[in-house]
Parts: sequence; C-alpha cells; structure tokens
Amino acid sequence: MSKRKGLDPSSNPNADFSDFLMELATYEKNVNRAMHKYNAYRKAAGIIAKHPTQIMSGDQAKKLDGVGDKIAKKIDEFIQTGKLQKLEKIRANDTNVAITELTKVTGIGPANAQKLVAEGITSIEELRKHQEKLNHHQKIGLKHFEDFEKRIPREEMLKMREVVISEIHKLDSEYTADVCGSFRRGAESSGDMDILLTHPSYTSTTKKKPELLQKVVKQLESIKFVTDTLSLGDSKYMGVCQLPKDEDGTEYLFRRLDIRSVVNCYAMCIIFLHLVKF
DNA sequence: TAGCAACG
DNA sequence: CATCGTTGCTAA
Repeated sequence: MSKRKGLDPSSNPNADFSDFLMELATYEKNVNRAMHKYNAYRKAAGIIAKHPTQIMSGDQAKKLDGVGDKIAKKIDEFIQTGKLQKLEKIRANDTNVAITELTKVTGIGPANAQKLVAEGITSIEELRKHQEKLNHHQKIGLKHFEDFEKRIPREEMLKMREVVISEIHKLDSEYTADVCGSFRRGAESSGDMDILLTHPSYTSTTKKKPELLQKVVKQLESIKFVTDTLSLGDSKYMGVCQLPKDEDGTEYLFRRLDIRSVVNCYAMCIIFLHLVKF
C-alpha cells in the first residue's frame, strides 16, 4: 500500500529522527536480515514520529516506550552533528546500496537481492541485462520499475475507479466494488489501487467462488485495462493496469492494481473499520 | 508437497 | 512506523 510520508510534515517536529531511524530499520531488514533490530528501529521511529513536540535530547527520548540507550545515543549524536556515523558508513558501502536498490523491485526481497548482488548484479541497469535470473513477477516489476516508484494522483485514481467499477457492473450489476486504502481516506495521492470485491451470492454459507474474481480480471484484461498479472488465486489478484490514452494524447503510467474478493459480511467489516479509523 | 520468500 | 493470510517458486 501507500508509503507513509509522515503524517502532516508541518506538524511533525521529529521527522528527522524518525527518518533516520526508518533508514536504519530498512537497512537491518534488507541488508543485515536482522528482523529484531528492524522491528526495534521501526517501533522507535513510530513512537517518535507521533510525539507532538520536538525532542531535544537523547535522555528525553529515552522516556518513550521503545527507545533505549542505543537509540538515545543516536539521537544525541544527530542533534550534535546533524548526522550519524553509522548511517554514513552504510550509505558509503556499495554492497549495501546495491541491495537496497534491488529490493525496490516488486518481487525482489532481501534474500533475492543479496543473491543477485553476490552474483555481481549491483544496479537496476545491470539487472535489465540479466532478466533470465528473474521470475515472472520480478520481470514485470523491473519492466515498470520507474512507473511503480511514482505515486498516483487522486484525480487519476478517480478515473481508474470509474473504469473498474463500470466494467464490473457490466458483468453483474450486483457486484460491489470499493476502493480502499489511503484513497478511501481522501489522500491526495496513493501508491497503488486496492479494490475490495464482493457479491450478494458470496456469503459465508456459500462455497468459495473463485470464478467471481477470475471473471472480473478477464473482463478488465479484455478492455486492455489490466496489462499484466503478478499473481491470481481464488481470492486475490495482484497485477498491473493502465488507463487508455487521454483525448489530448497523454499516456498514463502503468499502475499497481490489487483486487481482493471477499465474503460479503467481511467486506462490510473492512469498510466499517476504515470509516471509524479516519 | 512443505517450506520459504514476498506482498499488502 | 503492524501482523498474518495468500500466492508463487523450488528443493526434496
């Protein structure tokens, strides 16, 4: 889903701290494969990002749940020098940079990135020359690497929603389809489009109906809206879509699209959760 | 076919 | 700034 950009930047006085903690977290997960450190940094970043006033010292930070001696010291170092020795070293290491870069391709996780770098593939450019090393999901992720890094403006989300919902209703007017995620909460941009699909006949008492989802994907493929499939099971589709060329000739970018087919009452629960939370 | 890797 | 269910791949 959408990457957190920090809540309201203007009202987040500790963004610098939570940013460097998140950078350390990402490093521990993707490069070091140290999930516990990753979780520790994330927890600290989260709690610090939520802190309403600017943190002035490591000691002050240590009072927060999830911040211990080590992170407190880093806060102090950052306050005094404006940077972190540890982070500078990490950034200066080519292997670290390469692994972090490759991990940005959807389908390439820490394990794969590490292996690729060990085989001498150290950049996206390099990866393009060695696609035989990739599976289907990863090839698609690489093909649309630049597009997938870009966010989707709300205006475009509205157009996409229109296409998806009108096509779904062509199949069966009883289908319910809703966009969820950040869009639903009114965000000005989203990382991808997440659609929740359900049908009155699809309840807990009925047997699974994989054909509901399959039919929708086929339909969206037939009008060339869906361009690729990353994975498609009984209840979840992950793939790629693109809006048709605009009247003025502007081409739209390729976007990540997910559709989840859910049991009726469950769909209501999810929608309800989104409503009360925001 | 189980277990891992990746995703959201 | 969480966790866990779903999907795909691959080694056995």
